[in-house]
Amino acid sequence: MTSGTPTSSARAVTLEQPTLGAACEAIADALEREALVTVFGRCTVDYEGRASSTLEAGDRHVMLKPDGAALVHTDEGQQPVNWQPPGCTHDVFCDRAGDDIDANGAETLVLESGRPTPDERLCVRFQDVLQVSAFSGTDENELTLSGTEEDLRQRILEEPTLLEAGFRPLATERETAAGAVDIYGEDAAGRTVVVELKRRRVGPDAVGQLRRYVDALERDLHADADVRGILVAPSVTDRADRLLVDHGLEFVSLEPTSE
Amino acid sequence: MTSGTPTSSARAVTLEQPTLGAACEAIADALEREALVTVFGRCTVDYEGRASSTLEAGDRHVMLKPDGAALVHTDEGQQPVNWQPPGCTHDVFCDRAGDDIDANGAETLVLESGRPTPDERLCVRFQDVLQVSAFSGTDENELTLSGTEEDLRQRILEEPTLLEAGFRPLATERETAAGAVDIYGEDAAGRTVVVELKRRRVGPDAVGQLRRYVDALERDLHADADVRGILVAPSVTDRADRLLVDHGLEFVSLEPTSE
DNA sequence: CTGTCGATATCGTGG
DNA sequence: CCACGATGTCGACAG
Repeated sequence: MTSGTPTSSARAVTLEQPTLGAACEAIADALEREALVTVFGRCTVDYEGRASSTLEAGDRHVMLKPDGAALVHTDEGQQPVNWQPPGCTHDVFCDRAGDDIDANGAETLVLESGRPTPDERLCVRFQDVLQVSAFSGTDENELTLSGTEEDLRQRILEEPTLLEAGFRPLATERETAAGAVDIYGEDAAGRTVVVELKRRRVGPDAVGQLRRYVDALERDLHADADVRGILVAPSVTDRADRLLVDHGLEFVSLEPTSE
Repeated sequence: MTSGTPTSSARAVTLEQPTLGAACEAIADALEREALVTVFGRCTVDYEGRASSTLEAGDRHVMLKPDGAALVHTDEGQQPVNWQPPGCTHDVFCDRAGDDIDANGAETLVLESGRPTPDERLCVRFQDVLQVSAFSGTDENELTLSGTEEDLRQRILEEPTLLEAGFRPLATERETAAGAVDIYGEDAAGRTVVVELKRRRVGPDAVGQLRRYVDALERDLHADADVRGILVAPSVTDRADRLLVDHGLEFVSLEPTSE
């Protein structure tokens, strides 16, 4: 073997236009080996659980992950049309659905994925399978992400004057009766300051959240306490701005990263 | 041809262990034909846009949809580790990245997907491709879903007594300064009632939302107006329940469907 | 485009 | 398990 591209232990096994029986066998084997399985073909999809849904026949791409997740994708949209979260149990079998009017006695390949709590189940029934694949590989590395709310918090803690001159952070995630406050501190005059951080432009919900924290702290610290509430985000919507004014809250424009 | 399974116009074309050049050609051709493309292999992933992220080499499954969506899946999780929304432009090319320390002069296959507003771009760089597939098919049917907030609304409109005896709905989506109210009506005593619907157990946010509607309506209808606010959901959390009591709001337990 | 809100939201963290 | 809040949330719909 010549040196060059490092050899990966990853494998991909593919069946093209398999019979339903061959597809069933291959999928069962791949699930057993904890491979990631994909199936493309014409299918119907039914879901019953937190809600319920049905989807008539169409050509779709199904992915079964070894952690129990299931995804049904059409040729459109970022989101799967149907899915099942991780932790589910996958099952595959061939079924001669004589009773099923739609199937009309023809054999079908059935993928089922379900879990007990909450009780929910996804059933994908293939009339026709064009491809089955089984993938195995390794993925040791984690995603590193920046531009998050956590980055915004670090930015303020490292340079509190970004919020305002004289601001002193005293705690993060300080608990109140209404939940944990992002940053808790004092201003130059010694008044208590509650800071709510948002990584992007915010609407009314964020103002409501800040208001609950301020109210809770004014109670915790006794009635005469004067607590300032500051919302920190790149920008606010008009409605949110009006709510801020109505409730005597403040806004500071700041982004998660300096550029 | 014997009768039996109806013939589908769907097609699936697969390359196993292609050279990077062959993979590139096949992907370019498939994108041209507006097929759904999947690529499995060892790759790094970089994203720059609303935030930014990097992901070191690992074995992953990439899907490029003809509507411009891109998805990068690992063997775990329901959500893609990286993605691009519909409306993006996909591009593929082979690159001898001599400057790139990681690539170490070896040839790589690059998938890029981006859009101008917001300006963001995803770059998947394959060291090794184990499989390339191109899928085409049709999916005319839409998902039918039940157990939604809309179902809960219908349930109450058809049988207002589920909310309380004497309740009369007057409008849905009634506009207020704080946004549109789910159901607007009157109780047996002629008092204005604002109803906020949630299809599942709710926390503090929903109470805040209801409160904003009640406040807005009390202003709209002049100061002495007595407006009742009723939250309708299967159940509420403790904290939300306390907020309801604090703000003089009410709760009715109801699910989106009767069973 | 922006604003607003629902979602089978998902996901992580903490109790 | 439940609760709470962040998310590159995504989507749909209205203005």
